Amino acid sequence: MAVGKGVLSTCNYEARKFGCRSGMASFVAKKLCPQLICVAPNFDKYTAKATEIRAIFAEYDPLFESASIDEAYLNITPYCAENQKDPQEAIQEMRAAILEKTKISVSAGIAANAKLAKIASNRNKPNGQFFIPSDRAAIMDFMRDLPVRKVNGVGRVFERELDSMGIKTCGDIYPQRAYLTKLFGEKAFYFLMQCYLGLGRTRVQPVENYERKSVGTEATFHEIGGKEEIRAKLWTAAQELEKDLARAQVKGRTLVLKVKLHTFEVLTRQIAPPRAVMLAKDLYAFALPMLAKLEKEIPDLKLRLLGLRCTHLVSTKKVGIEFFGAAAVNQQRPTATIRQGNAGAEEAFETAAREELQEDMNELEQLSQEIADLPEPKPSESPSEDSPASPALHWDCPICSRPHPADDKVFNEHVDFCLSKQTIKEAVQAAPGEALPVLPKSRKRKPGSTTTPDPRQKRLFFT
DNA sequence: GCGGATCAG
DNA sequence: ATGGCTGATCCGC
Repeated sequence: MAVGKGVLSTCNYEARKFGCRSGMASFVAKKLCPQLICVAPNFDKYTAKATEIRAIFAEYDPLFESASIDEAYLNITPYCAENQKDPQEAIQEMRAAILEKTKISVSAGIAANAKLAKIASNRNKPNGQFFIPSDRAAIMDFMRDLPVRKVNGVGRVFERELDSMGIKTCGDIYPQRAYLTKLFGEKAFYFLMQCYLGLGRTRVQPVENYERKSVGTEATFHEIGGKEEIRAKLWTAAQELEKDLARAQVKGRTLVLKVKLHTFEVLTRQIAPPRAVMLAKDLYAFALPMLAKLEKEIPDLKLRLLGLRCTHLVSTKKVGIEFFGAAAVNQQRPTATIRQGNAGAEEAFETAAREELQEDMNELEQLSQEIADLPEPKPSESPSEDSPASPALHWDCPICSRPHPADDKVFNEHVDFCLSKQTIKEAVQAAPGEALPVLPKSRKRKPGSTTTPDPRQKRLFFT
């Protein structure tokens, strides 16, 4: 399978130039800086600038991929070959061209795949670029010290979960590999292994024929409790959704009601109406029973958010002859020219890395089996490369029950972490209000393991 | 398929 | 109380 790959580049325009996305809520910024002037966003302007910039991208890779209004992936391998420029030169020149022609500064990352390019693009912003050589050792070096949070897909929660088992950087993943599937599932394991190895997708293509999977709307408001008041919000949402569905030219075969209670707990309920819906009155009519049921289940229902969403969409677009004609022409474009396989060192790296991943997975499968075969799943001994005679290498944290390196200092630090203010706050927050309507459930845990802690336990420790 | 939860932009 | 909204995806059941 020849995958045309090489150096990918991701570009982000500088948000500051757009006057928004400072990374801080404006009401917070205003508090910190009362004389701050907030400029209202103007998406038409941003779209116009994005169009100008994309025209320049196209000169470097006509098949570039727009990731969002201010981000794109380019495969610049062919450009570099044809123009005999090295990747860093090419991107330097492209950024200069964009700045000159559009007055927008952009940052870029240059690396062997999309995941790395994205990370690299954040490295020298604003108005900078960062290059990761397409060399196995260089990539492994880069990943080893990279905080997992820097990887797209690792958010606040996953970061904390990984941290609690001693994984802070991508390099920390490998020694803990034996636990990952059990704790986070197969997909997460595969994802984390790719993080450790610095692997990512190398395919870059236009996303023209993207099909939306859902259309929804939701609104936050001041806490309301009256039945009529809530129905009024439902009607508003239904009208809003009708408009959005019309714009998207779709109907929904399922309808999802979403509410946020005064406790901040979020609930969703869905039904499949007998036929696809799109009109506000139908949306309202089919959502109402779900709402009524919730009111029954939760006495004194008080809401701070209500939303409606349609999924399992069916198109209401009229399809004429000329539409099919145009679509067929469009479809030929990407497939015809995208593969310009360039075998060589980079591809060898890719192959080697994938082989290693496969080996690791084989090894892990064995280890998982061995762990599964134990009478009690207690990961207190490391099944990995450490000396077999040594005592327990991991202790289970009494708070979160997760394995942690058996080192006094490290372990104590972790327990402190588990007992941190935040944890206590969550616990006492849950305590004073009487029983929660619906108890939060665990996620990402394989069933059957009786020793896996219920997250509620965290609260029980304190109440 | 349903409902909860996380993540990104 | 370090946001709100939209859409996608994953997980356990």
